[in-house]
Amino acid sequence: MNNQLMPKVKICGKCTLSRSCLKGCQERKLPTRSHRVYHRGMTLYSEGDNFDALFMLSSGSAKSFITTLNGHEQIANFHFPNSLIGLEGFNDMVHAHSLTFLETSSVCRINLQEFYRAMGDSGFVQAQLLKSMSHSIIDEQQLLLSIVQHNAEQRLVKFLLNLSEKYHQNSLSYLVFNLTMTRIDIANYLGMAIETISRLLTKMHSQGIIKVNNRQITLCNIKHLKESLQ
Amino acid sequence: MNNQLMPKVKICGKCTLSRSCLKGCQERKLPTRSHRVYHRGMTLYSEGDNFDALFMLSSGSAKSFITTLNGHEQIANFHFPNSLIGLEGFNDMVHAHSLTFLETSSVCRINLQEFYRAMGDSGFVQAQLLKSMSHSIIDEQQLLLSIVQHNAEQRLVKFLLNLSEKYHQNSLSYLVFNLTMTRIDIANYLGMAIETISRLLTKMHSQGIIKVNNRQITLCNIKHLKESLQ
DNA sequence: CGTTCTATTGACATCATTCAACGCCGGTGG
DNA sequence: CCACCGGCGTTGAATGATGTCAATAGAACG
Repeated sequence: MNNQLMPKVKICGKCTLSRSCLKGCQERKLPTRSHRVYHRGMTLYSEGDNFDALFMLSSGSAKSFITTLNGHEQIANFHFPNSLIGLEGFNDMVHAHSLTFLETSSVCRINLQEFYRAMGDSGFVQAQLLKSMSHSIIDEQQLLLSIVQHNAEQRLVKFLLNLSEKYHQNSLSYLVFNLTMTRIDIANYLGMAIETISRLLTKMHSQGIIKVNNRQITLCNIKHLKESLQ
Repeated sequence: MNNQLMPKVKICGKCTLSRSCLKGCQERKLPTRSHRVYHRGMTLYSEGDNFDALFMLSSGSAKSFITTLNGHEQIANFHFPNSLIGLEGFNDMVHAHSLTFLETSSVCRINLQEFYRAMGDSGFVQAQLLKSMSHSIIDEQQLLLSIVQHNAEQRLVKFLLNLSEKYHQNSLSYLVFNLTMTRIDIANYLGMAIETISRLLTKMHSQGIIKVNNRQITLCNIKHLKESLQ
Protein backbone atom coordinates (compact mmCIF):
# COMPACT_ATOMS: atom_id res chain seq x y z
CA MET A 1 0.00 0.00 0.00
CA ASN A 2 2.43 2.65 1.10
CA ASN A 3 5.63 0.75 0.63
CA GLN A 4 7.02 3.67 -1.28
CA LEU A 5 10.78 3.74 -1.19
CA MET A 6 12.35 7.11 -0.81
CA PRO A 7 13.92 8.36 -4.01
CA LYS A 8 17.53 7.26 -3.85
CA VAL A 9 20.37 7.91 -6.20
CA LYS A 10 23.41 5.97 -5.25
CA ILE A 11 25.89 7.61 -7.53
CA CYS A 12 28.67 7.10 -5.11
CA GLY A 13 28.22 4.40 -2.53
CA LYS A 14 30.25 6.24 0.08
CA CYS A 15 28.49 9.54 -0.19
CA THR A 16 26.06 9.15 2.63
CA LEU A 17 28.83 7.87 4.85
CA SER A 18 31.76 10.19 4.53
CA ARG A 19 33.35 13.11 2.84
CA SER A 20 35.92 10.85 1.25
CA CYS A 21 33.55 10.07 -1.56
CA LEU A 22 34.85 13.12 -3.37
CA LYS A 23 37.98 11.33 -4.43
CA GLY A 24 36.08 8.23 -5.44
CA CYS A 25 33.63 10.25 -7.46
CA GLN A 26 36.38 11.91 -9.42
CA GLU A 27 38.01 8.61 -10.19
CA ARG A 28 34.75 7.31 -11.57
CA LYS A 29 34.09 10.54 -13.48
CA LEU A 30 31.07 11.11 -11.29
CA PRO A 31 29.94 14.53 -10.15
CA THR A 32 32.18 16.24 -7.66
CA ARG A 33 30.35 17.35 -4.62
CA SER A 34 30.71 19.49 -1.57
CA HIS A 35 29.20 18.79 1.80
CA ARG A 36 27.90 21.43 4.12
CA VAL A 37 26.03 21.61 7.38
CA TYR A 38 22.92 23.76 7.89
CA HIS A 39 20.98 24.52 11.04
CA ARG A 40 17.31 24.77 11.88
CA GLY A 41 15.59 27.57 9.99
CA MET A 42 18.36 28.02 7.44
CA THR A 43 17.46 28.14 3.77
CA LEU A 44 19.10 26.05 1.04
CA TYR A 45 17.44 27.82 -1.86
CA SER A 46 14.41 29.99 -2.50
CA GLU A 47 11.65 29.97 -5.06
CA GLY A 48 12.93 31.49 -8.28
CA ASP A 49 16.61 30.92 -7.51
CA ASN A 50 18.72 29.82 -10.41
CA PHE A 51 18.79 26.04 -10.67
CA ASP A 52 22.42 25.05 -10.93
CA ALA A 53 22.73 22.09 -8.61
CA LEU A 54 20.95 19.11 -7.14
CA PHE A 55 21.27 18.30 -3.48
CA MET A 56 21.38 15.10 -1.54
CA LEU A 57 20.29 15.29 2.07
CA SER A 58 22.81 13.24 4.05
CA SER A 59 21.31 13.74 7.47
CA GLY A 60 18.64 15.85 9.15
CA SER A 61 15.37 16.96 7.63
CA ALA A 62 13.89 19.83 5.67
CA LYS A 63 10.66 21.18 4.26
CA SER A 64 10.11 22.54 0.80
CA PHE A 65 7.32 25.02 0.28
CA ILE A 66 5.93 27.57 -2.07
CA THR A 67 4.66 31.00 -1.15
CA THR A 68 1.24 31.87 -2.51
CA LEU A 69 0.25 35.28 -3.82
CA ASN A 70 -1.19 36.33 -0.50
CA GLY A 71 2.07 35.48 1.24
CA HIS A 72 0.86 32.22 2.68
CA GLU A 73 3.44 29.45 2.97
CA GLN A 74 2.32 26.07 1.70
CA ILE A 75 4.48 23.05 2.42
CA ALA A 76 4.87 20.74 -0.55
CA ASN A 77 7.15 18.14 0.95
CA PHE A 78 9.27 17.01 3.83
CA HIS A 79 12.71 15.64 3.10
CA PHE A 80 14.72 13.01 4.91
CA PRO A 81 18.18 11.51 4.41
CA ASN A 82 18.98 10.01 1.01
CA SER A 83 16.40 12.21 -0.64
CA LEU A 84 17.49 13.88 -3.87
CA ILE A 85 16.39 17.49 -3.66
CA GLY A 86 15.68 20.03 -6.36
CA LEU A 87 14.26 17.85 -9.12
CA GLU A 88 11.48 20.34 -9.80
CA GLY A 89 14.12 22.74 -11.11
CA PHE A 90 14.49 20.98 -14.46
CA ASN A 91 11.20 22.42 -15.61
CA ASP A 92 12.37 25.94 -16.25
CA MET A 93 15.79 25.89 -14.64
CA VAL A 94 14.78 27.84 -11.59
CA HIS A 95 13.73 26.36 -8.28
CA ALA A 96 9.98 26.01 -7.95
CA HIS A 97 10.16 25.78 -4.16
CA SER A 98 11.99 27.20 -1.24
CA LEU A 99 13.70 24.78 1.09
CA THR A 100 14.48 25.31 4.76
CA PHE A 101 15.85 22.90 7.32
CA LEU A 102 13.91 21.61 10.29
CA GLU A 103 16.99 20.64 12.27
CA THR A 104 20.75 20.55 11.89
CA SER A 105 21.34 18.80 8.59
CA SER A 106 24.15 17.77 6.30
CA VAL A 107 23.78 18.36 2.58
CA CYS A 108 25.73 17.19 -0.41
CA ARG A 109 25.76 19.59 -3.35
CA ILE A 110 25.94 18.12 -6.83
CA ASN A 111 26.84 20.65 -9.47
CA LEU A 112 24.39 20.45 -12.33
CA GLN A 113 26.95 20.66 -15.11
CA GLU A 114 28.87 17.80 -13.66
CA PHE A 115 25.70 15.90 -13.13
CA TYR A 116 24.83 16.24 -16.81
CA ARG A 117 28.28 15.01 -17.72
CA ALA A 118 27.89 12.01 -15.42
CA MET A 119 24.52 11.26 -17.00
CA GLY A 120 26.13 11.22 -20.43
CA ASP A 121 28.91 8.95 -19.23
CA SER A 122 26.82 6.55 -17.28
CA GLY A 123 23.56 4.89 -18.18
CA PHE A 124 23.35 3.96 -14.54
CA VAL A 125 23.31 7.54 -13.32
CA GLN A 126 20.77 8.39 -15.98
CA ALA A 127 18.51 5.51 -15.02
CA GLN A 128 18.78 6.39 -11.35
CA LEU A 129 17.80 9.98 -11.99
CA LEU A 130 14.80 8.97 -14.04
CA LYS A 131 13.85 6.50 -11.37
CA SER A 132 14.16 9.16 -8.74
CA MET A 133 12.02 11.63 -10.61
CA SER A 134 9.50 9.01 -11.49
CA HIS A 135 9.35 8.09 -7.86
CA SER A 136 8.72 11.69 -6.90
CA ILE A 137 5.77 11.75 -9.25
CA ILE A 138 4.33 8.59 -7.77
CA ASP A 139 4.95 9.84 -4.26
CA GLU A 140 3.11 13.06 -4.96
CA GLN A 141 0.24 11.18 -6.44
CA GLN A 142 0.07 8.81 -3.51
CA LEU A 143 -0.13 11.77 -1.20
CA LEU A 144 -2.74 13.38 -3.37
CA LEU A 145 -4.87 10.27 -3.41
CA SER A 146 -4.55 9.77 0.31
CA ILE A 147 -5.65 13.33 0.93
CA VAL A 148 -8.46 13.16 -1.55
CA GLN A 149 -10.05 9.98 -0.34
CA HIS A 150 -9.23 9.92 3.35
CA ASN A 151 -10.70 11.77 6.27
CA ALA A 152 -8.63 13.81 8.71
CA GLU A 153 -7.71 10.89 10.95
CA GLN A 154 -6.68 8.70 8.05
CA ARG A 155 -4.53 11.46 6.59
CA LEU A 156 -2.73 11.88 9.86
CA VAL A 157 -2.26 8.14 10.27
CA LYS A 158 -0.91 7.89 6.76
CA PHE A 159 1.46 10.74 7.48
CA LEU A 160 2.75 9.01 10.61
CA LEU A 161 3.16 5.70 8.78
CA ASN A 162 5.07 7.42 5.99
CA LEU A 163 7.34 9.04 8.53
CA SER A 164 7.83 5.73 10.24
CA GLU A 165 8.81 4.13 6.96
CA LYS A 166 11.27 6.86 6.13
CA TYR A 167 12.94 6.50 9.50
CA HIS A 168 13.04 2.76 8.95
CA GLN A 169 14.78 3.22 5.61
CA ASN A 170 17.41 5.20 7.41
CA SER A 171 17.95 2.44 9.94
CA LEU A 172 16.19 4.26 12.73
CA SER A 173 13.36 2.97 14.85
CA TYR A 174 10.07 2.96 13.02
CA LEU A 175 8.11 2.56 16.22
CA VAL A 176 9.52 5.43 18.25
CA PHE A 177 10.63 8.63 16.61
CA ASN A 178 10.65 12.37 17.01
CA LEU A 179 8.73 14.75 14.83
CA THR A 180 11.16 17.32 13.51
CA MET A 181 8.34 19.55 12.28
CA THR A 182 5.79 21.51 14.28
CA ARG A 183 2.07 20.67 14.38
CA ILE A 184 1.67 23.86 12.40
CA ASP A 185 3.82 22.35 9.64
CA ILE A 186 1.90 19.09 9.75
CA ALA A 187 -1.43 20.89 9.60
CA ASN A 188 -0.20 23.02 6.73
CA TYR A 189 1.06 20.00 4.83
CA LEU A 190 -2.07 17.91 5.35
CA GLY A 191 -4.47 20.80 4.83
CA MET A 192 -6.05 20.63 8.25
CA ALA A 193 -6.41 22.90 11.27
CA ILE A 194 -3.75 22.47 13.92
CA GLU A 195 -6.53 22.00 16.46
CA THR A 196 -7.67 18.97 14.48
CA ILE A 197 -4.15 17.52 14.52
CA SER A 198 -3.94 18.07 18.23
CA ARG A 199 -7.34 16.52 18.93
CA LEU A 200 -6.65 13.48 16.78
CA LEU A 201 -3.28 12.83 18.40
CA THR A 202 -4.88 13.11 21.82
CA LYS A 203 -7.68 10.78 20.80
CA MET A 204 -5.38 8.12 19.40
CA HIS A 205 -3.18 8.45 22.45
CA SER A 206 -6.10 7.84 24.81
CA GLN A 207 -7.14 4.87 22.67
CA GLY A 208 -3.69 3.39 23.18
CA ILE A 209 -2.94 3.25 19.45
CA ILE A 210 -0.05 5.66 19.71
CA LYS A 211 1.81 7.45 22.48
CA VAL A 212 2.39 11.17 22.20
CA ASN A 213 4.92 12.96 24.33
CA ASN A 214 5.45 16.41 22.86
CA ARG A 215 7.36 15.74 19.64
CA GLN A 216 8.04 12.11 20.42
CA ILE A 217 5.67 9.61 18.83
CA THR A 218 5.41 5.93 19.63
CA LEU A 219 3.38 3.69 17.36
CA CYS A 220 1.85 1.14 19.72
CA ASN A 221 -0.35 -0.70 17.26
CA ILE A 222 0.91 -0.47 13.69
CA LYS A 223 -1.48 -3.15 12.51
CA HIS A 224 -4.44 -1.14 13.74
CA LEU A 225 -3.05 2.01 12.16
CA LYS A 226 -2.66 0.34 8.78
CA GLU A 227 -6.10 -1.20 8.97
CA SER A 228 -7.67 2.16 9.68
CA LEU A 229 -6.64 3.17 6.16
CA GLN A 230 -8.71 0.25 4.85
CA MET B 1 -0.52 31.40 -10.52
CA ASN B 2 -1.58 28.53 -12.69
CA ASN B 3 0.36 29.35 -15.81
CA GLN B 4 1.58 25.79 -15.93
CA LEU B 5 2.49 24.73 -19.41
CA MET B 6 1.59 21.20 -20.31
CA PRO B 7 4.58 18.90 -20.39
CA LYS B 8 5.73 18.89 -23.98
CA VAL B 9 8.46 16.97 -25.66
CA LYS B 10 8.94 18.10 -29.18
CA ILE B 11 11.24 15.39 -30.36
CA CYS B 12 9.93 15.61 -33.83
CA GLY B 13 8.18 18.75 -34.87
CA LYS B 14 5.87 16.97 -37.25
CA CYS B 15 4.71 14.32 -34.88
CA THR B 16 1.51 15.89 -33.75
CA LEU B 17 0.62 16.66 -37.33
CA SER B 18 1.12 13.56 -39.38
CA ARG B 19 2.37 10.07 -39.64
CA SER B 20 5.14 11.19 -41.93
CA CYS B 21 7.25 12.06 -38.95
CA LEU B 22 8.42 8.49 -38.85
CA LYS B 23 10.79 9.01 -41.72
CA GLY B 24 12.06 12.27 -40.31
CA CYS B 25 12.65 10.71 -36.95
CA GLN B 26 14.71 7.92 -38.42
CA GLU B 27 16.84 10.37 -40.35
CA ARG B 28 17.58 12.23 -37.17
CA LYS B 29 18.18 9.03 -35.19
CA LEU B 30 15.18 9.89 -33.06
CA PRO B 31 12.82 7.29 -31.68
CA THR B 32 10.64 5.58 -34.24
CA ARG B 33 7.04 5.67 -33.36
CA SER B 34 3.72 4.24 -34.29
CA HIS B 35 0.40 6.03 -34.20
CA ARG B 36 -2.83 4.41 -33.24
CA VAL B 37 -6.39 5.47 -32.61
CA TYR B 38 -8.32 4.46 -29.50
CA HIS B 39 -11.98 4.95 -28.64
CA ARG B 40 -13.82 5.94 -25.50
CA GLY B 41 -13.37 3.40 -22.74
CA MET B 42 -10.42 1.66 -24.32
CA THR B 43 -7.33 1.02 -22.22
CA LEU B 44 -3.78 1.93 -23.19
CA TYR B 45 -2.08 0.14 -20.32
CA SER B 46 -2.95 -1.16 -16.89
CA GLU B 47 -1.36 -0.91 -13.48
CA GLY B 48 1.51 -3.37 -13.26
CA ASP B 49 1.97 -3.72 -17.00
CA ASN B 50 5.53 -3.91 -18.19
CA PHE B 51 6.88 -0.44 -18.91
CA ASP B 52 8.42 -0.60 -22.36
CA ALA B 53 7.22 2.58 -24.03
CA LEU B 54 6.27 6.17 -23.50
CA PHE B 55 3.22 7.62 -25.20
CA MET B 56 2.40 10.99 -26.61
CA LEU B 57 -1.24 11.89 -26.80
CA SER B 58 -1.77 13.52 -30.19
CA SER B 59 -5.48 14.20 -29.87
CA GLY B 60 -8.34 13.34 -27.59
CA SER B 61 -8.20 12.89 -23.82
CA ALA B 62 -7.65 10.21 -21.23
CA LYS B 63 -7.63 9.56 -17.53
CA SER B 64 -5.00 7.71 -15.56
CA PHE B 65 -6.02 6.07 -12.32
CA ILE B 66 -4.97 3.58 -9.73
CA THR B 67 -7.15 0.92 -8.18
CA THR B 68 -7.08 0.82 -4.40
CA LEU B 69 -7.13 -2.36 -2.34
CA ASN B 70 -10.88 -2.26 -1.95
CA GLY B 71 -11.34 -2.04 -5.70
CA HIS B 72 -12.07 1.67 -5.75
CA GLU B 73 -10.81 3.58 -8.77
CA GLN B 74 -9.00 6.81 -8.00
CA ILE B 75 -8.18 9.17 -10.84
CA ALA B 76 -4.68 10.59 -10.65
CA ASN B 77 -4.68 12.71 -13.76
CA PHE B 78 -6.42 13.77 -16.93
CA HIS B 79 -4.39 13.92 -20.11
CA PHE B 80 -4.74 16.20 -23.11
CA PRO B 81 -2.88 16.52 -26.41
CA ASN B 82 0.90 16.96 -26.29
CA SER B 83 1.05 15.29 -22.92
CA LEU B 84 3.84 12.74 -22.49
CA ILE B 85 2.29 9.71 -20.83
CA GLY B 86 3.81 6.97 -18.75
CA LEU B 87 6.59 8.83 -16.94
CA GLU B 88 5.73 7.15 -13.66
CA GLY B 89 6.97 3.88 -15.15
CA PHE B 90 10.64 4.72 -14.71
CA ASN B 91 10.38 4.08 -11.01
CA ASP B 92 10.27 0.32 -11.14
CA MET B 93 9.75 -0.27 -14.83
CA VAL B 94 6.11 -1.17 -14.55
CA HIS B 95 3.22 1.21 -15.02
CA ALA B 96 1.98 2.67 -11.76
CA HIS B 97 -1.38 3.62 -13.27
CA SER B 98 -3.96 2.39 -15.67
CA LEU B 99 -4.93 4.66 -18.51
CA THR B 100 -8.23 4.73 -20.36
CA PHE B 101 -9.52 7.13 -22.98
CA LEU B 102 -12.38 9.52 -22.47
CA GLU B 103 -13.06 9.98 -26.18
CA THR B 104 -11.65 8.92 -29.51
CA SER B 105 -7.96 9.69 -29.28
CA SER B 106 -4.78 9.36 -31.27
CA VAL B 107 -1.66 8.14 -29.55
CA CYS B 108 1.97 8.04 -30.57
CA ARG B 109 3.97 5.17 -29.12
CA ILE B 110 7.64 5.74 -28.39
CA ASN B 111 9.56 2.58 -27.82
CA LEU B 112 11.56 2.87 -24.64
CA GLN B 113 14.76 1.34 -25.97
CA GLU B 114 14.80 3.77 -28.83
CA PHE B 115 13.99 6.57 -26.48
CA TYR B 116 17.03 5.72 -24.37
CA ARG B 117 19.16 5.69 -27.48
CA ALA B 118 17.82 9.08 -28.53
CA MET B 119 18.56 10.44 -25.07
CA GLY B 120 22.15 9.29 -25.37
CA ASP B 121 22.48 10.85 -28.81
CA SER B 122 20.79 14.11 -28.04
CA GLY B 123 21.18 16.40 -25.10
CA PHE B 124 18.05 18.10 -26.31
CA VAL B 125 15.90 15.02 -25.95
CA GLN B 126 17.39 14.40 -22.55
CA ALA B 127 16.72 17.93 -21.41
CA GLN B 128 13.16 17.78 -22.71
CA LEU B 129 12.45 14.57 -20.84
CA LEU B 130 13.82 15.96 -17.60
CA LYS B 131 11.80 19.08 -18.14
CA SER B 132 8.70 17.05 -18.77
CA MET B 133 9.14 14.96 -15.66
CA SER B 134 10.01 17.96 -13.59
CA HIS B 135 6.89 19.60 -14.88
CA SER B 136 4.79 16.63 -13.89
CA ILE B 137 6.12 16.92 -10.37
CA ILE B 138 5.28 20.60 -10.20
CA ASP B 139 1.86 19.97 -11.69
CA GLU B 140 1.08 17.36 -9.10
CA GLN B 141 2.19 19.63 -6.34
CA GLN B 142 0.13 22.49 -7.66
CA LEU B 143 -2.90 20.26 -7.65
CA LEU B 144 -2.08 19.04 -4.19
CA LEU B 145 -1.73 22.56 -2.87
CA SER B 146 -4.91 23.70 -4.51
CA ILE B 147 -6.81 20.82 -2.98
CA VAL B 148 -5.25 21.26 0.40
CA GLN B 149 -5.88 24.94 0.82
CA HIS B 150 -9.04 25.54 -1.18
CA ASN B 151 -12.65 24.79 -0.45
CA ALA B 152 -14.88 22.82 -2.77
CA GLU B 153 -15.85 25.77 -4.96
CA GLN B 154 -12.27 26.92 -5.37
CA ARG B 155 -11.13 23.43 -6.29
CA LEU B 156 -13.75 23.22 -8.97
CA VAL B 157 -12.91 26.67 -10.29
CA LYS B 158 -9.24 25.78 -10.39
CA PHE B 159 -10.09 22.59 -12.25
CA LEU B 160 -12.08 24.53 -14.84
CA LEU B 161 -9.33 27.11 -15.25
CA ASN B 162 -6.75 24.38 -15.71
CA LEU B 163 -8.92 22.76 -18.35
CA SER B 164 -9.38 26.10 -20.04
CA GLU B 165 -5.64 26.60 -20.12
CA LYS B 166 -5.01 23.18 -21.58
CA TYR B 167 -7.53 23.78 -24.32
CA HIS B 168 -5.90 27.12 -24.97
CA GLN B 169 -2.50 25.49 -25.34
CA ASN B 170 -4.00 23.27 -27.98
CA SER B 171 -5.37 26.25 -29.88
CA LEU B 172 -8.94 25.64 -28.83
CA SER B 173 -11.29 28.09 -27.24
CA TYR B 174 -10.50 28.64 -23.59
CA LEU B 175 -13.87 30.25 -22.96
CA VAL B 176 -16.17 27.61 -24.36
CA PHE B 177 -15.28 23.95 -24.18
CA ASN B 178 -16.73 20.53 -23.60
CA LEU B 179 -15.98 18.36 -20.63
CA THR B 180 -14.86 15.00 -21.91
CA MET B 181 -15.17 13.44 -18.48
CA THR B 182 -18.28 12.73 -16.43
CA ARG B 183 -19.16 14.57 -13.22
CA ILE B 184 -18.37 11.29 -11.52
CA ASP B 185 -14.81 11.52 -12.85
CA ILE B 186 -14.48 15.13 -11.78
CA ALA B 187 -15.78 14.37 -8.30
CA ASN B 188 -13.43 11.42 -8.01
CA TYR B 189 -10.46 13.50 -9.15
CA LEU B 190 -11.18 16.43 -6.86
CA GLY B 191 -12.19 14.30 -3.91
CA MET B 192 -15.72 15.61 -3.66
CA ALA B 193 -19.25 14.20 -3.89
CA ILE B 194 -20.85 14.43 -7.33
CA GLU B 195 -23.78 16.22 -5.73
CA THR B 196 -21.40 18.94 -4.62
CA ILE B 197 -20.03 19.31 -8.15
CA SER B 198 -23.55 19.55 -9.49
CA ARG B 199 -24.67 22.09 -6.93
CA LEU B 200 -21.63 24.29 -7.43
CA LEU B 201 -21.99 24.30 -11.21
CA THR B 202 -25.65 25.22 -10.85
CA LYS B 203 -24.80 27.95 -8.36
CA MET B 204 -22.10 29.52 -10.55
CA HIS B 205 -24.39 29.24 -13.52
CA SER B 206 -27.17 31.13 -11.78
CA GLN B 207 -24.65 33.75 -10.68
CA GLY B 208 -23.73 34.27 -14.33
CA ILE B 209 -20.08 33.41 -13.78
CA ILE B 210 -20.21 30.39 -16.03
CA LYS B 211 -22.75 28.77 -18.32
CA VAL B 212 -23.41 25.08 -18.03
CA ASN B 213 -25.19 23.14 -20.72
CA ASN B 214 -24.71 19.46 -20.03
CA ARG B 215 -21.05 18.85 -20.81
CA GLN B 216 -20.52 22.25 -22.42
CA ILE B 217 -18.98 24.89 -20.20
CA THR B 218 -18.72 28.60 -20.95
CA LEU B 219 -16.53 30.77 -18.78
CA CYS B 220 -18.39 34.09 -18.68
CA ASN B 221 -16.20 35.89 -16.19
CA ILE B 222 -12.66 34.58 -16.09
CA LYS B 223 -11.46 37.51 -14.02
CA HIS B 224 -13.98 36.73 -11.31
CA LEU B 225 -13.06 33.05 -11.43
CA LYS B 226 -9.39 33.79 -10.97
CA GLU B 227 -10.05 36.23 -8.18
CA SER B 228 -12.13 33.68 -6.31
CA LEU B 229 -8.91 31.70 -5.88
CA GLN B 230 -7.37 34.76 -4.20
C1' DC C 1 12.55 35.10 33.84
C1' DG C 2 9.85 37.11 30.57
C1' DT C 3 8.47 37.00 25.76
C1' DT C 4 7.17 34.43 21.92
C1' DC C 5 6.15 30.39 19.63
C1' DT C 6 3.82 26.03 20.04
C1' DA C 7 0.24 23.04 21.67
C1' DT C 8 -4.14 21.68 24.00
C1' DT C 9 -9.01 21.95 24.96
C1' DG C 10 -13.91 23.55 24.75
C1' DA C 11 -17.99 25.75 22.53
C1' DC C 12 -19.93 26.83 18.43
C1' DA C 13 -20.63 27.50 13.39
C1' DT C 14 -20.46 25.85 8.80
C1' DC C 15 -19.44 23.56 4.79
C1' DA C 16 -19.69 19.32 2.52
C1' DT C 17 -21.39 14.59 2.57
C1' DT C 18 -25.03 11.30 2.75
C1' DC C 19 -29.46 9.59 1.72
C1' DA C 20 -33.31 9.82 -1.11
C1' DA C 21 -36.25 10.99 -4.94
C1' DC C 22 -36.61 12.19 -9.50
C1' DG C 23 -35.68 13.70 -14.49
C1' DC C 24 -33.07 13.19 -18.68
C1' DC C 25 -30.94 10.77 -22.33
C1' DG C 26 -29.32 7.03 -25.27
C1' DG C 27 -29.45 2.32 -26.28
C1' DT C 28 -31.80 -2.05 -26.79
C1' DG C 29 -35.30 -5.20 -27.59
C1' DG C 30 -40.11 -6.30 -28.22
C1' DC D 1 -42.32 2.87 -32.89
C1' DC D 2 -42.72 2.53 -28.16
C1' DA D 3 -41.38 0.70 -23.60
C1' DC D 4 -38.00 -0.34 -20.64
C1' DC D 5 -33.57 0.14 -18.50
C1' DG D 6 -29.18 1.80 -16.84
C1' DG D 7 -25.98 5.49 -16.50
C1' DC D 8 -25.71 10.26 -15.67
C1' DG D 9 -27.14 14.46 -13.54
C1' DT D 10 -29.94 17.53 -10.46
C1' DT D 11 -32.20 18.91 -6.26
C1' DG D 12 -33.80 18.84 -1.26
C1' DA D 13 -33.36 17.76 3.71
C1' DA D 14 -30.77 16.04 7.47
C1' DT D 15 -26.44 14.71 9.57
C1' DG D 16 -21.81 15.04 10.83
C1' DA D 17 -16.98 16.12 10.44
C1' DT D 18 -13.87 19.73 10.53
C1' DG D 19 -12.85 24.62 10.90
C1' DT D 20 -13.07 28.90 13.67
C1' DC D 21 -12.80 31.48 17.78
C1' DA D 22 -11.24 31.91 22.36
C1' DA D 23 -8.86 30.87 26.58
C1' DT D 24 -5.03 28.79 28.64
C1' DA D 25 -0.95 26.24 29.39
C1' DG D 26 3.61 24.56 28.24
C1' DA D 27 8.16 24.85 25.78
C1' DA D 28 11.90 27.27 23.84
C1' DC D 29 14.96 30.92 23.45
C1' DG D 30 17.45 34.77 24.53
